[in-house]
Amino acid sequence: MVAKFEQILEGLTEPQLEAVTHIDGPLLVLAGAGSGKTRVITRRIAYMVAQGLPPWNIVAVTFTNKAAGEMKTRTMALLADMPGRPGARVMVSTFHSLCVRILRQYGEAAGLPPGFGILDSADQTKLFKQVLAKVGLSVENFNPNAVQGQISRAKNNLQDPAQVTAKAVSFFDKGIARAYVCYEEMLKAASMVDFDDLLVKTAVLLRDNAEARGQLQEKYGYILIDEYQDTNKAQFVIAHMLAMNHKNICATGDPDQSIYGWRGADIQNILEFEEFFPGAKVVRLEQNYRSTKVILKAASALIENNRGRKKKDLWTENESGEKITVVHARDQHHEAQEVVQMLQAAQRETGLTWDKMAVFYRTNALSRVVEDALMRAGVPYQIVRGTEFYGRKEVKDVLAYLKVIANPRDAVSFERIINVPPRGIGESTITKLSAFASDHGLTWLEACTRAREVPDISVKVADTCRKLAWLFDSWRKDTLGTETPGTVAGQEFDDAGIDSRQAADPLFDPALAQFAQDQLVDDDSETDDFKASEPGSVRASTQENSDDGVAQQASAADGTNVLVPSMKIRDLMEKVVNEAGFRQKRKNNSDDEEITANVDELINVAAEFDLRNTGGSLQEYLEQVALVSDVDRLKEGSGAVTLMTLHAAKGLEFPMVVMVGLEDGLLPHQRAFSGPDSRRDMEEERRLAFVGITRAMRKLILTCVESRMVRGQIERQKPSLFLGELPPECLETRDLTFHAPPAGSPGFSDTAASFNAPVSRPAPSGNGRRLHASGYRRGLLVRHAKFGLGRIEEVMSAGPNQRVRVNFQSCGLKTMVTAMANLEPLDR
DNA sequence: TGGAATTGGCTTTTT
DNA sequence: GCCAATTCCA
Repeated sequence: MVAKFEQILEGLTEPQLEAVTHIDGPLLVLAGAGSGKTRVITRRIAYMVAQGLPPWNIVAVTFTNKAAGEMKTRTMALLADMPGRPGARVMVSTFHSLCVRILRQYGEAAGLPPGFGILDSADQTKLFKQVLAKVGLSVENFNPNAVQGQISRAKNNLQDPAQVTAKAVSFFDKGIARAYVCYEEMLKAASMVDFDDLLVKTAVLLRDNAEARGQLQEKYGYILIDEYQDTNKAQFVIAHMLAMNHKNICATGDPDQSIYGWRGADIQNILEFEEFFPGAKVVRLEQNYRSTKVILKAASALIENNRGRKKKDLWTENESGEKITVVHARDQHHEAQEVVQMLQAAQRETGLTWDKMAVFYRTNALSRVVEDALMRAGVPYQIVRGTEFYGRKEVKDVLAYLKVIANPRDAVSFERIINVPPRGIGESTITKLSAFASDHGLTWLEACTRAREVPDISVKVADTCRKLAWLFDSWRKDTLGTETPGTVAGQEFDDAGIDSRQAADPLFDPALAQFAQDQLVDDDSETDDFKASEPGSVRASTQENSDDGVAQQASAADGTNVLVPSMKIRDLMEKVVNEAGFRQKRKNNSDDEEITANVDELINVAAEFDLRNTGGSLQEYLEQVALVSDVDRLKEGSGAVTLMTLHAAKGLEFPMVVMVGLEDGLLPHQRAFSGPDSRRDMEEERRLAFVGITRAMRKLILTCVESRMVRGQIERQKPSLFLGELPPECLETRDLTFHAPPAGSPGFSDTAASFNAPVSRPAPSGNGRRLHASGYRRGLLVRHAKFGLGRIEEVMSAGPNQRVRVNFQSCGLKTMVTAMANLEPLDR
């Protein structure tokens, strides 16, 4: 065991050692950029376990799944020699997944329905539109984004609708308050929570429920929170409630890297840690192991312009290194071309591989031009962006089916797919069904089942609705693990189908259903704890009673809390895709192939989930999908240049970094000049630039342009004021603007760029097709985690959505999206 | 009812 | 300039 300690503590510097060995009582690690923070965290956890602390009492919280995964792997590696591999029992998760875990366990105490779903941001936007319409706020006066932001801020500050309503004075605030009330009602009716709720409901639970708090304090006896500078009020409350008794809390972070203030993160949480936890030990890690002296000097000089910051002296023993290159280009095309050439030069001359290089930008919109240039030059790249795969329409559609299966109240998802693929349920039908459903207090599915009772719906359309509802019922049975004797899924629909289904359903009371159908009596609300809380409901007063017995009945009838899968997610998905009609050929078959490929890939990813997660429930699958972030999908050693926003870059490092668009209005962003709190915003922009610069290990390139196309308009740009804050002796400037013709004249940018470009476009290869930038090519032998060995038959497209057709030994031809499939090339 | 064509809004950043 | 949503047309 002594040897174990030595190994864990080996090679640590004095301050690192202090942090690692401080176990009991509050600890704040102020870790400068590149100071070995992850190293400290993983060693500290390993040290705690090696000392004999029960690993299941230790929880480490990070912001992304990727960081969590990395931390877990590294911790486990450190504890690999210990018997029983205790590292596997340490909980390392994101704030959001930790909260989901707590809320699933304490759902009832937190006032959540069993089997609640998680609303993603696209669905949230959709719901907000409905809210504004319902509450009667005109989009002219109330910008949906602004309203959404206000409500999110209120939530994260733990203010409920009643508090916001009470405080609202102005017309605008009152509107917001009404929207908040309505939004919460709609969420509740749909059994959904949004991202904010995950944190907020957990915070409130811990604050108000002594029993739950006590149990959780005991369970999470040692907590560690990374990136503490980016925590908001709700996260702060969670941390404090968990730690208030045992005080075994370790917070790590760097105030200079706080970049989420706009999202409610409060930098005071880390700045005032010592006041909240008197006697806290504070360790400062100031030696940088990542960057050259030049890069570090520039970063420090920049950040010193921020007032109201704790002074910190970053230093390094690394070499001085090359100067930072600042490139002035004419326009965005020129800029992109120069970037590509510099990347190519680095690859050629210093042998740096593509995956050691990254391009950062302030807004996603800036990526396109760079992407284009890389693709034309045949340089492989991977782009970190959200709407890439899970944002695709067909992917969202299939997932919406699964969401309704898991949670039949999910109106947002159901409305999304009621006529997808097209089945002849038009807008008028939807309106009628919706009215019928709300009149009778039914879910969409129930309304569909009873579509024949809805006035003015033809028998034909009604039966289409009933068929859809029947399909869902059959899928839900698959999910629940109950067999449906006498009916085969997918068979021709008829009345007998519904009857036998109902008869076979052990949770279904035929007598009650018959009664309901005959009398059109609103019986369902009695078994429905949610409807009971609707305003104006006479049952509101009985809600307390319904919380235990009746509510459980209702949820059991829903099936929402008993999602024990009898079927693998992959198989369920396949079934849904087939039976819902996703496989049917559409008319314009140009998109058809792509859509099919995406659906196939979604199924592949589900198969991987099944593999990793044997017996994983549908709910768990949907949770995991809801909580993946962009960075999580980033791969190292992919052999590709990485493109991402500055925000996404936090926590990463690359030997060579290019930051594009260093212009006033972009970085710092326009908002920092014109917003209501511009000084605060400007400092956050500066921290963002600081984060970008400190990602670079050896070579940093900053670019700006003279004129740039912004929203279709050519704008004249000024170099970022941040450039002026960097020490001139660290910089080497390349001005490539020459005597450009006056900017602003129409057509200038395109012609100039293509005319002046030192032409590095590669000659089209052989058959005149583009090069396949990713390195995947026909005939390449690859390995897939699930399907094993295969050979690429065809490369179908290039770019981030690239698809390849692979012939696998195990199962034949499959089409997959390379960005998702994680194929391992086996040839050189 | 469904597909094509036109309009309009948009741009920070994201778990 | 791009994308989504709305409107228009068959």
